[in-house]
Amino acid sequence: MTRVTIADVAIAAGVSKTAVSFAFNNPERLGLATLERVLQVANDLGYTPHPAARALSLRRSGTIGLLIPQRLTTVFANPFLSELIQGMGELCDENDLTMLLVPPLDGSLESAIRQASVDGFISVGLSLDDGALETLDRLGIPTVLVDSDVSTRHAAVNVDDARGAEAAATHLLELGHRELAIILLPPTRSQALTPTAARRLAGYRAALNMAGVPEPRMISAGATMAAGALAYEALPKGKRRPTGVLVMSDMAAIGLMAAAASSGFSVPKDLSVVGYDDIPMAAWTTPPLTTVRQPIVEKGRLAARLLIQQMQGRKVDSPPPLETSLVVRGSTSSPKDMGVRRAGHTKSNLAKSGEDQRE
Amino acid sequence: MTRVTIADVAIAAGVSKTAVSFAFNNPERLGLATLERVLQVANDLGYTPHPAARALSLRRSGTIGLLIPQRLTTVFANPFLSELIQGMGELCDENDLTMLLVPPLDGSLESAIRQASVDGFISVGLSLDDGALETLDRLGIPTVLVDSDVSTRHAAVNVDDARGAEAAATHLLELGHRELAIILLPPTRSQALTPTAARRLAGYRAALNMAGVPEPRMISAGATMAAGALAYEALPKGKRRPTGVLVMSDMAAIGLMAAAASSGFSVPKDLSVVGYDDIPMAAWTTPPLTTVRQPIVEKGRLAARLLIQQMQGRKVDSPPPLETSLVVRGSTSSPKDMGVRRAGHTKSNLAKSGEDQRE
DNA sequence: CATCGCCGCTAAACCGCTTTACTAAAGCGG
DNA sequence: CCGCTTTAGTAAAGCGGTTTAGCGGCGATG
Repeated sequence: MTRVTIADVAIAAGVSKTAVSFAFNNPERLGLATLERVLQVANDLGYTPHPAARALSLRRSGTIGLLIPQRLTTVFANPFLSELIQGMGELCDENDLTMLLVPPLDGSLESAIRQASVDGFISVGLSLDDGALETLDRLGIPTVLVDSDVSTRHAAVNVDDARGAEAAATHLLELGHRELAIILLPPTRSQALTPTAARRLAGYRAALNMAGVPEPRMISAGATMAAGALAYEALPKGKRRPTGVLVMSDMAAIGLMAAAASSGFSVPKDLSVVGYDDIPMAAWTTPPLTTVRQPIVEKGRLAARLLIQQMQGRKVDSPPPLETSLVVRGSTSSPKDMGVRRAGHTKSNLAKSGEDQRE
Repeated sequence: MTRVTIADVAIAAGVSKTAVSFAFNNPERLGLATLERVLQVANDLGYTPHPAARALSLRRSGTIGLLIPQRLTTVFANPFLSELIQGMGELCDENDLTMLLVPPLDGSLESAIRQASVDGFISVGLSLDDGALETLDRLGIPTVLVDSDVSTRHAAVNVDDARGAEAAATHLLELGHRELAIILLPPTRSQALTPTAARRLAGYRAALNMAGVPEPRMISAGATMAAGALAYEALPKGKRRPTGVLVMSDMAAIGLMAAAASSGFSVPKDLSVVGYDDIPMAAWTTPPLTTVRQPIVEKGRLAARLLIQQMQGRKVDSPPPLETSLVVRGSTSSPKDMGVRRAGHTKSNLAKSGEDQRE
């Protein structure tokens, strides 16, 4: 049993291949009688054009690729990607595009890129000096960068990571915390600090420097609850125990809270925790997680919109970074040996909190 | 600027197209000197084979399709799909496959199927009389069904939905609840009750019939927190207010709990809630959600494994359904006007609780 | 009545790669 | 030096569509 091709239909209907092709793509070029006969025959035979053949001939595949820096198993443990896909999905639905997930092919993103039959790529978390980016250029394939650094060569969608991080750190400082720790996003094969992580770190540091607080302890943790729990174990104990932790992902923050709780420490009484992302789950933990909100769905939507414009030949440039905002919930309070002390500089980024709550 | 093709490389290296092709796919058929020269030239030119052309010629694309019954926006709001993809991802990683998300193309799954250049499909939640299934057959493309009914024509991966549901209902009954409500999974365009929903409902009913409890009120709700909150509003108030709710998805259950809480009702004191799926978030709500666990990641893994075997030409048949188990957490207790009354039939499905905790 | 334009359809080229013959040259034993 | 097997490489035929250029016939036009 072999696939029904356009030639089969042509023979069965007593016309040329061209006529069959026209029947589907250019019906007005055929007489009514022929048109109907061809469609009828095609349907009877169960003909369906071969997608690869079509893509080859048309030089477009109707698919956009989502370039993922890690393995599927890892990356889907974090709701971040789900939300991004939701945003992209709106545009895909509207434009009849499907979406190809492109994780590294045995370790190499570049070889994965080559395999992928897509009309454009949205890459997440790629650093600008990554070889994959050069490969993309060389192929001349439209590309939009999400969570990279700004680039002159490509449209890039970003949020204001640094301001968000600064707001988070300022929040802890205003509550009176001085003994802090930072949980970093994990390094990748090619980079110790992803672009996003670097910007967030810069934001934390800006606030800490301003307050004259020394560089805190830093620990890397993947964006999973398990990794967060592990990070908790790695925190200094005893005298230099931090009273507040700045975590670069909600998932790790939640795992860290869990580990703290099961060690008998209470959040926020013994330990304040601030996350990053504001994934849906963050509002539902005990206590609810104070975190920096970034509009992930909007990010996906915007990236897809830009990519589609680019695929249509329009030249687009990077939009300004989307806003982030601190969402204060229950996982932060003043350190217990300190009383309330909600001091000084009231007019801070804190004011932005809760502004960006649409979505 | 046009794409570099195999012919360009051939000319530049002073050899035939065949030689270039051999250099990549059949290096041992070339002399060492030629081989090296060709590869060098190819690399200099930035040559990369055109994926569609390759797929056409090879009759395989290195991609498997995930057939999704709803729009991307909707379906990724539920962590279910993320977990399924995690499982599938393991196998994709091992076998160098990428994954294409195939949602309905302006409403029609069938036309989406035709567009998709894939070597096989994993479909989720398709009912056996769906036209899409016939399309798949006709194309003769390997297919594995997830969350459908059992079929003789296709391999199908399922969990024991009914037993899980029965355990959930039995749990509420044993706690003393008699006034119940059921929150159904939402209908799709083509079916009022998805196969999964039908099996779960059968499970609930089995338990209720056994206990002689009359058919409870039923309400449909999508697998989102918003839909769950809406469902709460639709519950009967006053005298016939249910004391326990059986919800077919965790997301809806969580939304329902939230709505109850903000109406001033306390879970589980005023209302017991049992979910379904045991998504990661379920353990972290307040109170933690009692729910039926199904091994979603394992489901994805198994489906992908079967599909890959099928793509390799092996004939496979459906494995037995995977086990479900009740996970009792904090969202269920005896109805308050009733005392403890943990009555009668102790030896129930309840015993299975917590058994399937790997993953 | 010759001409023009249009309608309806087809032949053939093309998209870019793989693979099956097939050939020319080289190696080799006798 | 001859016939035979290897070796190294090539020409051409697919894979299954789309599309350009063109062709015969026919009604309208001048």
